[in-house]
Amino acid sequence: MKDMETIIHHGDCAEILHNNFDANTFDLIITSPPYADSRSKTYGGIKPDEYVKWFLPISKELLRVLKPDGTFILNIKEKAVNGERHTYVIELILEMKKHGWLWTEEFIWHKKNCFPGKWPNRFRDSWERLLQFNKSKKFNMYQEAVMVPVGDWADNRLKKLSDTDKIRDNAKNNSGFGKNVSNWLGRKSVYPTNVLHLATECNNRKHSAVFPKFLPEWFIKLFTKENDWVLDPFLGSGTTSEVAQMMDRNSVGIEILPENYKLAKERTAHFQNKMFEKKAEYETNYTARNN
Amino acid sequence: MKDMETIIHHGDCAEILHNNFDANTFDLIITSPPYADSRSKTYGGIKPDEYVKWFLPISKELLRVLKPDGTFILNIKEKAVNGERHTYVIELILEMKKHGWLWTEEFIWHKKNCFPGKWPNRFRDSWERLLQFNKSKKFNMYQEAVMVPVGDWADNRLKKLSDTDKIRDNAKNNSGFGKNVSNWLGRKSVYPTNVLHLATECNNRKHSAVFPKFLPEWFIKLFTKENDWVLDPFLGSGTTSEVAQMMDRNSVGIEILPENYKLAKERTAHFQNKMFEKKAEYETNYTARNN
DNA sequence: CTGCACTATGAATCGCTAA
DNA sequence: GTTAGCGATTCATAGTGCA
Repeated sequence: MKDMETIIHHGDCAEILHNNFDANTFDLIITSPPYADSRSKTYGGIKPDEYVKWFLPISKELLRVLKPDGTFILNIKEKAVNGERHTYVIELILEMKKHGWLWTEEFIWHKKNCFPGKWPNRFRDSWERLLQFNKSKKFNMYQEAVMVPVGDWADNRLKKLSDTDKIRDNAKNNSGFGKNVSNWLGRKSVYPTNVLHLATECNNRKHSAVFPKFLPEWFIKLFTKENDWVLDPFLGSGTTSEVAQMMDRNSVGIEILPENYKLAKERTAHFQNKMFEKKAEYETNYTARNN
Repeated sequence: MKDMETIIHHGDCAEILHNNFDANTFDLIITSPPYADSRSKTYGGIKPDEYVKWFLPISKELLRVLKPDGTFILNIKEKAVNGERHTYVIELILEMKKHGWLWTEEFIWHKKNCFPGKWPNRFRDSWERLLQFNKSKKFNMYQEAVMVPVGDWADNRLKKLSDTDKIRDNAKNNSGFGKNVSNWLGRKSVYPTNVLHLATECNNRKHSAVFPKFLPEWFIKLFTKENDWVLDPFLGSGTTSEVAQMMDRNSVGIEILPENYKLAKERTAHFQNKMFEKKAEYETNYTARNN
């Protein structure tokens, strides 16, 4: 067993980070903060107009505790208010840049089974933003860890295997370092794009996991290696911590709501007992392709 | 033959709109302006830092000529500059709001065949923004015109049909110019979402159609009815005008580059002669599904 | 007319070199 | 010091040509 930690804190994330964590601690911060006007019982219902003001002090702490070569992934989407898309998300990007963050990329999470509904003036919203922020232009990125099987057109290609293709395949294999995930399927694999196709998890009964396991899993693979440190300052029911634990990453999760805190503690306790069972579960479930 | 107009102007769009068109003329404005730093020979290569300043006067004219219940669809995407995503697009949204536009929605165009490439710090960019702006909260939207068949049912059904039927059905499903799509589909169709999946058209020979026909087609169906007026102030090679003509909408296209202007004129001339031929072409070609 | 093989080509981005 | 230009990289799609 590795000397790995899974720490869950209970309380306000800005406060806890300020009091308990040194600068340059985390390799990856990934979180899905409460959206404006939602989860009102949990966070006092931040109003859209006040969202930026509310989030900025937190983002400042996050900037401090992130390592210089680390990455911050922010899952967020603006609400429709009064028939318009509210601007708090894009305002937040501009403000965070003023505070020193680099806005490196915007991934799209395409929610294949988005919430049903019909409105006279808009269609169902089936995507969310995954904003990537960094502290410096040089950050760690392990692209080989998230390669995906190539499209169907490759099947035809593999049959003949021209000389050019052979050369190119060899070159690709040589360049890859560490574990070659692509060998799972024995197929050629390619790098993904910045659009993630992914169904939301229809969870059992109460705790609707709006944050499917695939998301932290994918970004943890992409931006960290084993024994790195992962932070989720709005842990919710503990998804990020559980996934980090499973992937042999150290992690810190912070959650303010007592019920969620309790749940997260339970999900990450007694890891040894559940490990084999859960790992098996993972390997069969996460075959979703990103194309 | 209906009394329908397809007008192509040659010149600067802000100028031409100012001098030639009344306020509240158009039901739909849809365009894909030159992106920052691209098409430098054509448009002088607007620098990212100057993009907002360049576009605002144009957006002011567009606001004027749009009908109160009309819609403006802006296809745009920010560049990566110095390892960061540039902020000119989100700044533009904020500025346009200050000038009176409502930012109603943001559609995602997922480009299935995006440009290849590999970089140490980012993946391939496979999406673009389709920003929806309006003048008022009450705008025309004909949602039934863009309904899509339900996945499994449609797939199974299509397999059993003869080839002739397939072609006919595909045409009905996907383009359906002047046909009652919902009739045939009955209750087996659903409303789309705000994510459009669509490949760019691999163009034959010369004129690059970065703006695939499906895009204007879809939004023209969604936001206009027959005999309405459509404007594309950056017409390019004439895609929007051709599609509008095909769909029995009046249209105005403005293009500054002489070669493109000429091309657009040719594509929309002698409509009667080409009509049947082109309609047939449409019905077999546009089988792309949006799901 | 169908099916398969083959090929050209994209609103790209980074990093280096030259001026 | 800054900027402008060019090569290398890479993959899904549609069109063409041929059996």
